[in-house]
Amino acid sequence: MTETPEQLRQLLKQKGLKVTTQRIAILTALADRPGEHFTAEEIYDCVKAGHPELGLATVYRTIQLFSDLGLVDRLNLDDGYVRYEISRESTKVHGHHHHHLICLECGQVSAFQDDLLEALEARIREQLGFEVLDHEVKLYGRCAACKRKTE
Amino acid sequence: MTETPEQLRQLLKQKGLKVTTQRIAILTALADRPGEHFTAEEIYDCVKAGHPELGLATVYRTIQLFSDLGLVDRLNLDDGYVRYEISRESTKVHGHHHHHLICLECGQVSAFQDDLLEALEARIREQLGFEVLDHEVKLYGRCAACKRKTE
DNA sequence: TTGGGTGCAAAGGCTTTGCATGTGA
DNA sequence: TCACATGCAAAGCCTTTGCACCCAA
Repeated sequence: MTETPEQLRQLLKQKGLKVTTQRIAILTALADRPGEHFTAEEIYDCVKAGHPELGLATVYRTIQLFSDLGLVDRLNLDDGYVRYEISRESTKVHGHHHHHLICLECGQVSAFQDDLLEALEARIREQLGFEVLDHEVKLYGRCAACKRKTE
Repeated sequence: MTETPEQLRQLLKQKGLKVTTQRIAILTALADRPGEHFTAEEIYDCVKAGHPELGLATVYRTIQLFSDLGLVDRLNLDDGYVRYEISRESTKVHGHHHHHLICLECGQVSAFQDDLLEALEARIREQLGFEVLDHEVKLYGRCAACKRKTE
């Protein structure tokens, strides 16, 4: 989706919420770097450069709001921080998240798009009667760059 | 795997660690209910019933130890608690975790075994050169029981 | 005996909340 | 104007750590 400030304005107004500089700034910061995953602190530092009055609590509240609106996706790597990334077009269209590839050596996080999970979900529905609505897939391993270094 | 106290004794001795009543009690509590996912607090309450002197810090330290030894698996449902379950035989044999099905209505967590992800992992290796070593799959939706209630 | 293990309490660290002030609409 | 949003600081909450005591080996 890669939201633009204008789309955010529409969405907020439509919900009776206010368009503030902080909200625009935070969304813009995330939208400028799609595919990257930021902690609240990183967003804070990043946005604070241009808006020194920003408070960390506002970042948390705004991210929460964006998450509820479906503008950002959360990612938990179990390192004590929750990370956020701008939601992607594909997410909105298919209602499916992409998969995250996490390199155990360099920590790099990348994404991979694949519909293979739909077959798995169909199987689960048939065998267990469990209706899958959403999924989160994290694959841990070694990225191509790290493999190259070792070899 | 469903560890027995005897197997734990062997494993600890072999690592030069001590066999304590607390460690045995915690492992037994988890092994008694395979497939269930407990928070540290739940383990604490559960074991404390039979061992009133138990401290919560010991639960955290023991769980950490068991996790390092591969005796328990962690599960993070992003609700603020990390959960633990006794490691399963299948995990040890194939080196692959099972998938977790999480019902958004009743919160029930169940497991599903499937090798479909291997095809996905093969594809990722071919296309991206990323070597997958481990994965975590969480599927959110509605369980059969909750679906039945609604219909 | 003795070094790892435990219990208790305090400290950590990320996130949320309360409250007075600020600001879009 | 006025309800929502923000900033700051304090509080929450799960988890970890420090330290003296304890106990398995």
